[in-house]
Amino acid sequence: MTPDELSEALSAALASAVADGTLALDADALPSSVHVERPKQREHGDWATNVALQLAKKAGTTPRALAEDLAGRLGSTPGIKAVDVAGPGFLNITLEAGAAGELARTIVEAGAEYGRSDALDGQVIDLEYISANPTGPLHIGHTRWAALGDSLVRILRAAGADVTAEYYINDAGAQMDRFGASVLAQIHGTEVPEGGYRGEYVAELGRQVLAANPQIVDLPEDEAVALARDEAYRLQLAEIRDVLDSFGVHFDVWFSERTLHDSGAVTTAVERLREQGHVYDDGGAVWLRTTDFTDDKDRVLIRANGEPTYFAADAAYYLSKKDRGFPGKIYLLGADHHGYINRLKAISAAAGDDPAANIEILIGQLVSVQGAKLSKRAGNIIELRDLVEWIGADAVRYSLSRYPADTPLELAGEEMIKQSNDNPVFYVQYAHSRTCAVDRNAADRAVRRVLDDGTDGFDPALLDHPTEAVLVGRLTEFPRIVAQAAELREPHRIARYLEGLAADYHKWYAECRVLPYPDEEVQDVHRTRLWLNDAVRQVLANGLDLLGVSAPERM
RNA sequence: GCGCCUGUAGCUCAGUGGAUAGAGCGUCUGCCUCCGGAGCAGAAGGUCGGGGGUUCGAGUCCCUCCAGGCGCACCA
Repeated sequence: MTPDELSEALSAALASAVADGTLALDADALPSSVHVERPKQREHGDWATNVALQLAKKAGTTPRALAEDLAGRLGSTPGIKAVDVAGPGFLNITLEAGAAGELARTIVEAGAEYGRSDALDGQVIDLEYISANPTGPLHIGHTRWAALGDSLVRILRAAGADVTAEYYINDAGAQMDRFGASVLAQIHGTEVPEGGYRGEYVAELGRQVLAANPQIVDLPEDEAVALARDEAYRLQLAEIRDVLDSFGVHFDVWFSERTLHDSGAVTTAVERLREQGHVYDDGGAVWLRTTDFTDDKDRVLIRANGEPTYFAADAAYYLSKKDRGFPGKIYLLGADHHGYINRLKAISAAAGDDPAANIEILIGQLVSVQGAKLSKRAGNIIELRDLVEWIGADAVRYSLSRYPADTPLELAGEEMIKQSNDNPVFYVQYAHSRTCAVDRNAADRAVRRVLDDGTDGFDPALLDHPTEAVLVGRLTEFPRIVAQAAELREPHRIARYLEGLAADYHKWYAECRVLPYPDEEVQDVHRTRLWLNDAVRQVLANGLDLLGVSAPERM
């Protein structure tokens, strides 16, 4: 029996109580679905609901009286072993072991599909994340968005959404020229210009640019800067793509800001917004009246000197996403960008969209290392590449995915490396590799889920140990957890769930042997437990995949 | 000054109005004669930042104060 089926049974009980006049409520005053949840305390049964507490007052009765009545109506439902009324009026429901354990077979047969849902079916979404400037390597700050963004893509897809992962390359503007000048300065061995980029990577880029373009030293200054800029940009972008690849993060679209300028899309965007009636001229500049919406001041699109602002490119980029057919646009941004929320929503509204439905801005808090702020220009960066090399992609991804994005994260500098062995990712991965070890040993002992005669030897009623009720209950929750993580855009819920599942599995493993002892015959209890073992293996693998973390067969 | 985020165990953090507030790490005590000890069982450790309020019920919602982070450009 699944929680959905249980919920329906409760709805039916409520409806019958209304029908025979026991419950003095209109049928349409009943909740559309009854919420059931896993109680924290094991002795409170497999599932619990507070529906009696919520309805009693409206019906002019007491929660306990209503709960008692519902308990009576539910008692004879097939698959339900016991219904108890507890505390102020909770209904605690215990399922028959067989009814609950059937899930193990369902999961094994569903395989990688278990956990997927249609919760977000039909939604077409563009999810933009990282979008770091191509003027330096990705550092630990970007790494958080890389891990969260990619996991979110996977989770949204598992919930049925059609998602395109997109990286916006800020390859236009004065910063690129400063970048080129900085690289050129390294080539010439001169001082890094004011506001330029520093760090060993700039020197390395200089060496590579010089090696491939020895003629650069003879070019006029402006041509040399342009060449250094374009060559270093190409190298740096390739480096970013390469390191993301090694991190298991892949984008469907790499979108160049420069193409917006070169194609005239920025100019067109300003015109389109003007047609919508939200653009005006003042002081020689062109403004978007973002205060028509939720912004606290208007924003400049075209400066008095004729140059478009970064904001104008943002508007053009938004229109591009709209034109390319994405009703849903999710931006995953760092907290240092939260000042843009209102103006981005204003762009959406000014373009004729509904900001509440067409744009969603997720703000993630920044990562700090022992209080030190990380600055590219200061050169004190911890690079993603180094992190992966030190503690491994799995451990980095997992430890950044197990916290909500809006939690400010403080990582302990040197501790991080030695911390790797204590990372909860190994606890979860170990549980998975343990299920695989059981499978290997089962094969050696000729314990199989399906017998030679075609019967499967699966008897869920044999899963009657307390740790099995807990474990099966946890497996039941997985699809809801995935759907919830998708709807709330919170990948960390997957990680926390997996930690709980791994704990339940380890406890079960310590209490219930899957394989027979050497002098023992293979019986259905062993085969049935193997089904459960493999169901856990499948859910661990499915969950880890949603986080972009590997599920090793051996460690 | 204004806005957004955060404040929960020694540390890093879970907990989208429910019952006795949890996990990992750290500390202490047990458990490998049989499926992997990267594990299990147990102990210690909390005025959920302070104060009001709403509710049958508040770590969770509202108000207020305190503390920390981030942001308030014709920069990108």
